[in-house]
Amino acid sequence: MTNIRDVAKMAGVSVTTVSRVLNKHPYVSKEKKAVVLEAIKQSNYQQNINAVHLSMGKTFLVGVVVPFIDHPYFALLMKGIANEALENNYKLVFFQTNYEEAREVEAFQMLKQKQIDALIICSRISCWPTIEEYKPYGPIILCEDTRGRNMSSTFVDHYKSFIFALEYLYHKGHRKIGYTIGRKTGTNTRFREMAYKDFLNNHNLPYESDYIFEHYLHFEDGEQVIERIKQMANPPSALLVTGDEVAAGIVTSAHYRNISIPDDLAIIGFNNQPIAKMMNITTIEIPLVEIGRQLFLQAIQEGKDVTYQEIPIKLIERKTV
Amino acid sequence: MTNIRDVAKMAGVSVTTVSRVLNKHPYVSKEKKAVVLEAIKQSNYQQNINAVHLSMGKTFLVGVVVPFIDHPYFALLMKGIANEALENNYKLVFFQTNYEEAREVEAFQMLKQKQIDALIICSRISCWPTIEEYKPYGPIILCEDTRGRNMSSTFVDHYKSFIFALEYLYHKGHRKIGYTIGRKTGTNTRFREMAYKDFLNNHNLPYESDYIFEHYLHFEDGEQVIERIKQMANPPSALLVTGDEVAAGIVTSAHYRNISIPDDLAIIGFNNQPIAKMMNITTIEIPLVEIGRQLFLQAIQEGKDVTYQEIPIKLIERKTV
DNA sequence: TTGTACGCGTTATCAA
DNA sequence: TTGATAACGCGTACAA
Repeated sequence: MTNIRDVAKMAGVSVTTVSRVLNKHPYVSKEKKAVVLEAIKQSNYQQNINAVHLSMGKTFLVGVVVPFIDHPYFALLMKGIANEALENNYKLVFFQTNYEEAREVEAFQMLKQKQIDALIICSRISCWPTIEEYKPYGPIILCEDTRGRNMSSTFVDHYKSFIFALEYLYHKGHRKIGYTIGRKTGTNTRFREMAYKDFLNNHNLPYESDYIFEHYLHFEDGEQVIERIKQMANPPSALLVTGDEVAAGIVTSAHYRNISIPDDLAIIGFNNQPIAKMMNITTIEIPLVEIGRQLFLQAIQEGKDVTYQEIPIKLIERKTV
Repeated sequence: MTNIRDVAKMAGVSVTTVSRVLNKHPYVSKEKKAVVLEAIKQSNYQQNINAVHLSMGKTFLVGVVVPFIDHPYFALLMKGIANEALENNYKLVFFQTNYEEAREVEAFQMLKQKQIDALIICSRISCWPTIEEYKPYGPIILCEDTRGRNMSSTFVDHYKSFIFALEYLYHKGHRKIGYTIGRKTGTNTRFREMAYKDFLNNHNLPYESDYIFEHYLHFEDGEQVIERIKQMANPPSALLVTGDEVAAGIVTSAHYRNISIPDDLAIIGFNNQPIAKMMNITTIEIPLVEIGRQLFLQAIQEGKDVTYQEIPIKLIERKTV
């Protein structure tokens, strides 16, 4: 492998001059530049980027943590992050954690070791003390409401959105409202849970634990939701479904099981994915690709100031309410 | 940032000894080891991994090229790759190319610059000369049939699978068979096209260009397939659908448009994703996660020998044929 | 406008 | 069993 010194020798100049040409610095004469360029071509020279990184203390690599990638929610976030990374000449290191803390810690370690310049966490399992421990080593950006904490984020106010959707159903006459959710824990889940309870309290509605459907993530999970509802003596009349895939699965299954939507069961999905449009599902639009973009921009933002970016949501009215 | 020299000074030993402790080399006395470990703890020392990379000429980073990630096919491959990377203490650099050649070249460049040890290409746009140009710089693994070429791969024999599925439909009495496909070009597409034409020839069946549906990738695309079929004077009686998502979309749309499946239209999906199970779709199982695993293993395989790994497929009979 | 010399943090070699 | 020192390849003060 030919290195910068070889090129310098070939061109009859110093390594500095070669480096300047490489990095497009000013103050290098046309003639020398030409010789250097020629030498580079002749030798098929290629910078060893690791040496650059060592020298600069920067890698132009940003880590992205997701629990799993085979779900539209994370795939869309990832897409947005990747698009913006490309624009800014950064590359991404992909961490699939499956919500195992040890895997998340590996990402933190890479930040500490300076192999990545920043870390974006799309969904986490680690607790705050852990995250704060690694904060000094580089920007850590979260995709959840971190207001009040010393940590940057791009997020949707899930409390507000949930209240909004619930009130919408209430005004449509629904009094027996439930919701489905992907995981039991997590900040977003907690905010939604709070919103749900506050909503019930405000309207003097009873809390039915049966109306909360946990661990539903994919299209095919919709079937089980319908199964459970079929067996209930006093089923909900409306469901907030946190994810259009699941909503689509519910609509499909309901159809086969002769549950009429929206008459027997009203559905509001989340995200406004293409599948929601095709199946005419009323949904709360969450611009995941755009959120991904913002997350990335925060990750490479200069300066140490913490920023919170709330992304507004929008109700898309279609045929399932 | 404290470095290895600081630690050495603190422990009263040489950097060599510290390095030995760090890398668990033999020939270091218990006492010195203890002192070093203590100094490491005291100083909160952390290796600078870039220096390690420079010194070793290796990064334990593998690149993964996908056109986009928001599709189950690539998400599942990625999942398998990521799982295996974790097992082997490698990290992944994620390249989303959107089938733009310039983006693919960036991945090749990183290989050349030694920022990644190997490159896995799940689907490509670049042509063979380009790939071969970068071959000397590190392992490049493809997810397509590369037999006859000097390039390693894990792949499904799509020619064979297509013939198999077509014959299956033929024996069920179908004579008007079409297929849907995600993209117009690409090795896998070409093999399928060849299989389709050979099948028609072998059975003296006419070639209807209408029966080939290009650019259908997602659930919501199923609607358009059904629309087109509705408008055909002489519609196909069976469809090979390269992707269960699209198959599910077709089944759903057909239901709403009063096309009976399998009576009016038989469907064979591909991949055997969970959605196919839920919707009772007959499908060709392709173990994408397992393919991902194998791709990764080939990427880090020692030695320069080229290997071809064919992954067998299996028909899962359900209710859409 | 150009070049020398040093620093980045680690591993590997070889002598002790 | 230990340590001094030479790579690794590049960027950049600083001097000229």
